[in-house]
Amino acid sequence: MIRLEDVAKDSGFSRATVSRVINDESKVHPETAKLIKASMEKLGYRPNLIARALSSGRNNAVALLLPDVTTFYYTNLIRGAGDAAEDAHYHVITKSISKPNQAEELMNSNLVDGFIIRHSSFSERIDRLLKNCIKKKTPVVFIGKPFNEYTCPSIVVDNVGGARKMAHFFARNNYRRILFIGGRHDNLDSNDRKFGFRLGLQESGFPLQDLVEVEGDFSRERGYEIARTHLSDRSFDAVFAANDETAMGVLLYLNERSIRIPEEVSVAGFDDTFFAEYLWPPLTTIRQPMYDIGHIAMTQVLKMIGESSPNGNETILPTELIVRRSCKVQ
Amino acid sequence: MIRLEDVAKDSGFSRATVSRVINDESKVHPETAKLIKASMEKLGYRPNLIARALSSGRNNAVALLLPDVTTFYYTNLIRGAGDAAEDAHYHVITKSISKPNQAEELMNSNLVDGFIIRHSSFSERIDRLLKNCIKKKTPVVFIGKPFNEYTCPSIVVDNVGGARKMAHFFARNNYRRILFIGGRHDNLDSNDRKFGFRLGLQESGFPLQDLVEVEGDFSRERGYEIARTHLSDRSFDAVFAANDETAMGVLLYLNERSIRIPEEVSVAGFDDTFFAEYLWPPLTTIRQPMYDIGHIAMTQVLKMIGESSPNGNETILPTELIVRRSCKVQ
DNA sequence: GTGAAAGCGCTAACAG
DNA sequence: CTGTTAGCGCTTTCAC
Repeated sequence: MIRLEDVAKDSGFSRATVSRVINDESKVHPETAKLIKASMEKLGYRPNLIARALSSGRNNAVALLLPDVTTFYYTNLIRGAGDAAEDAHYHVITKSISKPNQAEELMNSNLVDGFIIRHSSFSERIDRLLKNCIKKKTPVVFIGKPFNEYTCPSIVVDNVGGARKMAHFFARNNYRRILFIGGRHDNLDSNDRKFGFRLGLQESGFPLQDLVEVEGDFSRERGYEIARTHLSDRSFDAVFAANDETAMGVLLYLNERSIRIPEEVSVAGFDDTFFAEYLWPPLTTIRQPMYDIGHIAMTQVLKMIGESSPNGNETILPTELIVRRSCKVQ
Repeated sequence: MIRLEDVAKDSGFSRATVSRVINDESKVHPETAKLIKASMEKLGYRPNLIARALSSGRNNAVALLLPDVTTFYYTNLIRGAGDAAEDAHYHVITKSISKPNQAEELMNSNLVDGFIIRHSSFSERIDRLLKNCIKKKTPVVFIGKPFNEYTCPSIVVDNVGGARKMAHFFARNNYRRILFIGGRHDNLDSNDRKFGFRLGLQESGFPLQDLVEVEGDFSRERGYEIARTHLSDRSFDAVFAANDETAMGVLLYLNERSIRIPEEVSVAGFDDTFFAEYLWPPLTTIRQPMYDIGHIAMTQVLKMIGESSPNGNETILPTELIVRRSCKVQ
């Protein structure tokens, strides 16, 4: 391993000067810098990031805490965050919050300069993590609806607006018997989507008492199950699932039973995940900008790390209605 | 921040002893350990992992380098690796190899103790990374077919065997006009699958000259495109796509054209990704144990990190035929 | 503009 | 079993 000291010896300058060349060239004579750079090049010097971190207190790493890393749902978010980090030469350590020790260990071990925390429902653990961050003045950005009590920047998508658009679309096409399949009752996204959907229906003059709402869990399996119990007798002519996965399960059931989509039942989802377009029939859904969410969140923490300013604002990202063949259009 | 030294002062023992309690309690008097632990608890001490890494030379982190982190294809692999790492209190830094600087920077900056590298085709960059690892004697495990020249442990799935099973299944059901859609010509997995498929057909007495093979790129879009150019005139009664995504595109095209699956065309894929079961019709495919791949690879590097033994063997994991309704069964 | 020297918080010989 | 003493490789005052 080539150390800073080796470069110093080789170039004839001190470690301090070499360090300066690496970190802030402006404070060093151009000629000196040139010589030192040549030396680094010659020896193939690479800074030891661990040593730098210990010495400087900056780790050039941020943690991205997700409910579950291992789901396709967050892939674009992760990509967005990664791209933003790369530009700043930061590393991203992605962890599932579901693994309790891991996330807290990370927080206590001085491995990262900041956190991005995604949550979809209130949880003690996340609450604790967050309090911890704030206590230590560690920069943290929320992805999702912020918990009331604290102030930290948050990035949210316009769930209400998206579902509202879907409601207007449903109403415009005269769907009469509508089934809404939500996520778990404590899922904040799902609840916002439900709220927006009801709002939109109401605005369109749809009699809300005719809307049937059931609780799901955002899974394909549950979507299938609910379709089985609610759609076999053709008592609905449209279903809005609060996420695409659930809709995927619904489509499977309907296809299995040869219930024609969208002639007999229109189906819509939320997310516009990568497979939505390739389902049969292609799924009408609400697109949310996952890549941007990740990118903006990362940009935000990096800014906070740089400036150490509190900056407690909320960024709301737009959603978009994507109409495909799973919905009957008049 | 509470440091080791604070615990030492508080408990009245030396830093060394406190360190021992943390790392290898066996060498310390039980009573002493108890006192020190109480002190740590009281002060809320958390080891600074950066300092530990610099001092010990071990980082308790391994890098997982994937062609593209941000695809659902690797989610289970990532999960498997993560679970294995967690048990050993290791962190995983997951990076896309496609980002050139990132991966090499990681390798040169002493941030990780070992590497897991997944590749699906030969590339200069991976070759360079690998040579680098070997030169530095950094533990590294391959996921995929090893490049000939080097020896490092590798984990591969039985692509040949899986595709062979599919061929037998095709032959058993008397498919006569078969289309094979591969990945890119240099994709090692795809080529093994093609090889196994041909092998299996041959074994079953299928006249290989009747097999039509086209090159795809593992994408849904390309699958759709190839279906459009090859399946519109019903000149095939079965297609085997070398991955599920391609099959997904094929299904979409056939459904759009109302070509009946499997009555007119049987379709099969490879991977058994999470959506395979939920496509229409549910997709016949070959399951590969992605979770296990990640878990075994991580276990393997951790072992190498512990023992610093070379250990140049190859692990081959089995694949399994999953028959679903996209294929006509006699 | 450059160098000397003091750490960052921890581990790891080496003594005792 | 426990303490002393050097560092790990880098950054960062503080002088010059």
